[in-house]
Amino acid sequence: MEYNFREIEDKWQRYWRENKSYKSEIANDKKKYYVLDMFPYPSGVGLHVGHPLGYIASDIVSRYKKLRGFNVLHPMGYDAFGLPAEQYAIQTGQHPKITTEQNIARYREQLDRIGFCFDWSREIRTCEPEYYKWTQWVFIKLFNSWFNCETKKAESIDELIAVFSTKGFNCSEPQYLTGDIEKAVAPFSSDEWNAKSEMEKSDILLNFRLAYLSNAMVNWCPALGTVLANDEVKDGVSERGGFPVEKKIMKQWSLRITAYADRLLTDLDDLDWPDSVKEAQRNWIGKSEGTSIRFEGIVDDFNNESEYPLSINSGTSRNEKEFKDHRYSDPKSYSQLKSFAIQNKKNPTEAENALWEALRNKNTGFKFRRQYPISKYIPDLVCLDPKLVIEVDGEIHLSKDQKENDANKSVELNFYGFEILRFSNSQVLNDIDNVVLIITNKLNSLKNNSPSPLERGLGGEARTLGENKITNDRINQDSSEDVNYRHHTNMASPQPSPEERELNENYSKSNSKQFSIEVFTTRPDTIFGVSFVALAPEHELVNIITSAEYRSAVQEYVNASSKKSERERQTEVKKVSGQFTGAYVSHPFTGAKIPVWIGEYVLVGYGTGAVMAVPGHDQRDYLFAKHFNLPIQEVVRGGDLAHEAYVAKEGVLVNSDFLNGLDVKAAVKKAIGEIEKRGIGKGQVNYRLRDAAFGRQRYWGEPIPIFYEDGIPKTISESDLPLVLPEIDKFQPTESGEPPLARAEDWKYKGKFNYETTTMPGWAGSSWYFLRYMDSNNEKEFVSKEAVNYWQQVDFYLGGAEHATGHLLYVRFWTKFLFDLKLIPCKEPAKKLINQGMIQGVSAFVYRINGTNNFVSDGLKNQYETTALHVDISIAPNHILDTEKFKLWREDFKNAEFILEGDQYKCGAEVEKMSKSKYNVVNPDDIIEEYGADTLRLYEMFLGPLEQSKPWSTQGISGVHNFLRRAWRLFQIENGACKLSDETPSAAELKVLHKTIKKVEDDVERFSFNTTISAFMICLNELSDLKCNKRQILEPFTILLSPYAPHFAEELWSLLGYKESITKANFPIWKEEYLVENEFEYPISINGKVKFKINLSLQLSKEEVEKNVMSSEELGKFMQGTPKKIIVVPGRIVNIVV
RNA sequence: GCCCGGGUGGUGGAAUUGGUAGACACGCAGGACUUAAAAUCCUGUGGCCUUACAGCUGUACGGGUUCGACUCCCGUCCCGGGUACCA
Repeated sequence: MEYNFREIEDKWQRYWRENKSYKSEIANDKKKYYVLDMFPYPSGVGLHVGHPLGYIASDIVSRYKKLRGFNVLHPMGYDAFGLPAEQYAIQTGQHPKITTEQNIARYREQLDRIGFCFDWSREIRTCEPEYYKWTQWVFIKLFNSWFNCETKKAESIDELIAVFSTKGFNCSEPQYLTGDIEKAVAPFSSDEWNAKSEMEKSDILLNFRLAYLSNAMVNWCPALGTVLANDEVKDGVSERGGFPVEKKIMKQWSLRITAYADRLLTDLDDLDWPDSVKEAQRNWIGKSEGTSIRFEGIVDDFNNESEYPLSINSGTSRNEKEFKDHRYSDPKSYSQLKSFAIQNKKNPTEAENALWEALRNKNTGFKFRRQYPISKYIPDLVCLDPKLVIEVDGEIHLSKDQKENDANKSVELNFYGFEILRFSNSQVLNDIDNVVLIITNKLNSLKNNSPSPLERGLGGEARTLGENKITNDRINQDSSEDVNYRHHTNMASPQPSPEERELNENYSKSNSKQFSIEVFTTRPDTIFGVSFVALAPEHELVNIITSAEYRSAVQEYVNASSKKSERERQTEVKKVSGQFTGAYVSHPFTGAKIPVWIGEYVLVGYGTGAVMAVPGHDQRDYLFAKHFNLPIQEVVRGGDLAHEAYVAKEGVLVNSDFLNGLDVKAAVKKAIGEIEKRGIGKGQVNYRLRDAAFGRQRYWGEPIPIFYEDGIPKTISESDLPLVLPEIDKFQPTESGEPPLARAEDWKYKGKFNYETTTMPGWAGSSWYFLRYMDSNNEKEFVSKEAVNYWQQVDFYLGGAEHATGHLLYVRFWTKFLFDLKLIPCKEPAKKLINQGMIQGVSAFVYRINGTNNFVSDGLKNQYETTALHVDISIAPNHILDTEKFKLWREDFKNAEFILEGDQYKCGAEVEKMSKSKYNVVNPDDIIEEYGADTLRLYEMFLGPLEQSKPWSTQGISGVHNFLRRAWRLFQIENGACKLSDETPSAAELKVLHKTIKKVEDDVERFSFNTTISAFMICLNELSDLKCNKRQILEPFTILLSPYAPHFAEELWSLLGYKESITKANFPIWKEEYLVENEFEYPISINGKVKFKINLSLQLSKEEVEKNVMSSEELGKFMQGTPKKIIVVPGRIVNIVV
């Protein structure tokens, strides 16, 4: 009977399904083993041959562990929230849920055909409320926790509140010792805390919560209409879709992963994960230990007060500069204008005042200024970004003269890029809501049409923040009218208000140049080599310290750098640019005058946004100094400063006062000591890791379980979970630019409070899913104590290397958090991790001669001007094009003509990622159709080491298919039974079997599946040579094979007479006694080169072996005389040195 | 640039601790069976030289350590992945 894979595979797949063969349950008397695959995002394309690679490997491990008596958990599910389904919904209107379900159905069908032993009763889908209820639940836990820096653990926020209300807060206490708290929250006493408003308390607590809302610099992707996490951005474009990404300040939900930076780093050491992943995470966390050092500004360089403040607006339009020039071009008229403005502001009309108040309170998301001079006009209200002037007119505007005047004004304001909206007094007073709506809509449409303005934050000032209602609410509170403008109002104002007086003080403070710059350095030892201090262009001090002389140059530089997109900045890396500010600081030890520069190479987001530049020992500082001709001082001996900086952390200090003669290590220590002693800085640790943006302006994700009461974010009650994604009619953002969820109008908590309208990012659901599988149908808990205590953590986790710094960092973070809350017993999600390699596709190309419909074969293409086009690999088997099929393939190729090579059209070939658009996708279904699932499984494993990437090719698939057919024949099947001998096997047969058992066991334990398949083939070859037909040999062989070719093995097992599934069998045990060799054919080498071989007993001692070799006949052929030395390695080799 | 992998026949790859390089498979060549083909089976297959025996050479390249190196060390080149002015 022939091997009929179709029949066999159908039969057993049905059997496994009907008997629930792979259902797993807690069994306290059995050891557990948890095998997890990274679950797939069900895309519309379906599975290609690359997907199953990892699943096959993990399936083999699962089945093997089952045979070894382990209670195996091997679940599967779907990461079902995501952008593609939503993009499809936007284009077609089809609900993402439907798309997702269809895709899942197809995935399931394909997965089932490969014969996996997944326990489908535990299936999860991250997009289902039963699942995301618990994702939301974890979010609430994060919101209600803070990170205690002393215990290094997450703790309840209620405990913190209790401390605040009894002891107050002081940032120098050890539990708060983290970089940012100090700057964000001022110390307060318990009385002060208790006196604070609810809003103030909420604001303060947000600085502690692990899930928090803050103004953050985010990666904004306009094309996707959403923010992205750092790991979702590659080279300045979105990872999905490749759309440009820009930096933007936004009110944004974030998770405080940085609190866990140190634990995420140190716990890596104990993980059995690939070095590359661990290394990538180390770099991503980017810990650097160093020192902060304060440089005091030099006051004696005081220049006259600069006439105009530096505008903090970074312009983007071509009118901007003209606007500025014009605005200030005539000081005389300017001061006149100014005094008008001040008077107007002091005496606003009733309507002006009403509109001003309404705009401030209505969360428009835009910032307005009152009585702001532009050119020679003072409009009532101005929004600078986007540019809009709002005029509230009294009746006087109805006169003819005034109409003309208004027209002129419009022309001029338009020139400066402003649009104008006019309202009458009565309109404003009677229908204020409508007026505000008109203004908001106008601003939104202006904003969406204009090239996206770059909104770099400067000195913490927040402007024109996004579409989020809450955001604006909160921003309007801390953003006031134009600060710079008010400096001037003060000059003309006879009696400044208290508010104005305060601003005035700030202003004069900045002009007296009492400032200090704090830098962060990992090389405090090189402090005597400092030749300048460099600030990031966005550094808050830039505005304050720049001297009048350099003001315009600095302004220009700051503007130029703020205009650059993230991408431009990245591509310009290594180009030296910078600008002197005119300011100086003094060296903390020598008192030397050190110039302060600004340079793009200094990043505002890292450290303090300022560096002490030591050109002798930092390559970037070196290039900067060379370019601007600044001094380069050697302070560590060892390099050649004529050519490059000496950056190595070894050598002896020179030119360094009290550090002279020390080596770098000692000098670092001493310098830190001295710095701390003088109170000018302290040891500090910085991380590159940023907090993770957690809100997406998207529909197809978990709703964030937050509502707003009086603008204060609060979590919904746990008993109200899940917060179900509301149905909406369209999936686009709203007309005013809010996230799609804002379309759900009746969607309110307790019928009155607005919900948060952003949703969670794609990685939320995958950050804890390994726990849910342990108890996926539990309605009461995210996972029961019993389940999690039994299954603990993943023993073997398999997935793509692309998740190294995204998913794998987030899942570790959530695991540690849940561990801190004592909800789970393990602090890491997975003990062992392996990355499977990618299977690439081999694309085929045809070459169209430009401007014609003629196609030239690969070898002749250089004779023409051609364009390469992807062609579907199914119509070009072995890269020979089927020209008739090609003509039918696409309408425009109907009349194609071909220039052949010989009588064939040869296609070009290239290895690329497997993708639908490249027409190089190989579908596993086709392989299964032709060869069967077992052949596919064996072949994918036989292709090479699991971790290695390789192009798909079916060359060689016949090898493994043949193996199965030959193995089948060995079992001598006739009339539905194996005709095997019950005789006792020979020693040779036993040796073959036990050698194979040992090899298969060793290999699977080290995840080397390709060599296991070879071992099977060798075993089969040897058994065939021995003409073995012994049941005692072939039964264990079947068990060995069953994890790899399960259908095949099940069928043979039943033909051997067993009624139970082979999965219930025991893995055979190899016995040393069958493997012992008596003789070994020693290779005899002379000077390391093997010359001949001698058969000798393995029982012989070294000396006896040597004697045997030396007396052998053959030796004479290769050497004469006495050898210098003889090395005998028993059981290995003999080497003779002559 | 830096960090982590990797480079072995015509091809995929093997060599687990420094001990016979090229297992296993594909492909190719020759043969058996067959009227023929398919299927199956057998033999050969790194390169050079040779009728053969043998010999020489050979794991990206150059050097080193060692009785012995694909394996360890130093330098160079190339490929893949990560990261990107992180002070």
